[in-house]
Amino acid sequence: MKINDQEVAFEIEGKRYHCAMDITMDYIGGKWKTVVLWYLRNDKKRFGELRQLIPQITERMLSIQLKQLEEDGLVRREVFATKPPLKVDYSLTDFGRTLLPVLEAVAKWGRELGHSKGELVEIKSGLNKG
Amino acid sequence: MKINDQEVAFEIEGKRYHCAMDITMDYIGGKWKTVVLWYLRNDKKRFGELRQLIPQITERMLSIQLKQLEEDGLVRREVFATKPPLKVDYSLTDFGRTLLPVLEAVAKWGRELGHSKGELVEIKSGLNKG
DNA sequence: CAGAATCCGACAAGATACTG
DNA sequence: CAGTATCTTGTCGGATTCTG
Repeated sequence: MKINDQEVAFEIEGKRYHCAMDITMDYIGGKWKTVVLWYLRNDKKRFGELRQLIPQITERMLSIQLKQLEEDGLVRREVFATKPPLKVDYSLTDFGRTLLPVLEAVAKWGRELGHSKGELVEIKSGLNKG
Repeated sequence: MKINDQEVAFEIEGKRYHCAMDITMDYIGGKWKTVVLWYLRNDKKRFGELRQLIPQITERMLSIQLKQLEEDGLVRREVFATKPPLKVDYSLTDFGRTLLPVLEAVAKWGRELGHSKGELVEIKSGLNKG
């Protein structure tokens, strides 16, 4: 990366990265993005479906993550304004699909660690909202 | 993940995770861990070597990352107390090596995006310390 | 050489309440 | 149904200084 007095970097849409890991982690880093992308890997999902699939996420965080994923071109948002009850679908774009091998590797590693070292725990919760 | 009123989670060494992505990202998440692991993928490196390989990182952050990676069992720290000038080697453990497929996937995706969308930029810097 | 200690700002993320 | 708005807390990471 360093050539004498000069360093080399990549710029993608105004953002500067210093190596390949950097780039990828900027797209999928953080606590939620991989999880959201994972649940979109097969088919489109609605906002409420994602909420139920990821009980720990708040509406606020889900909203923010989806918006960022959309801005990054990984996720497509489709609105069907039927009546007052809105219908919004989220799905992976083709660009988002290029991430699938990465997501699969990440999921596989976690899954295997969970099986070898993890203990299964059950959490009772009367309703989702404690 | 949700079964009626109950949620299921994994516990690994006291930490609770709700899905596989969650587990992996806890180990390699953040701005630096993937980069550090990446530079250790082939051979052991000394603290100063890593600093030079990752010019953007501060000593503080490198120190913190290495300590966490060691606590997580991904990296091994070897000290050779020769004289006042310490010599410390960092290398991947066998457990750390299990991450290599993940790291390779992450690196590959970033590399390809860099090639297709990125612009190469050169950054002049008289010394590393601006 | 290889860190540790301290301080601090920025942002990530949680809790709660409200809306078109 | 699919979000916003507001407030608060927590953590990440940068800058600087010091040490065995």
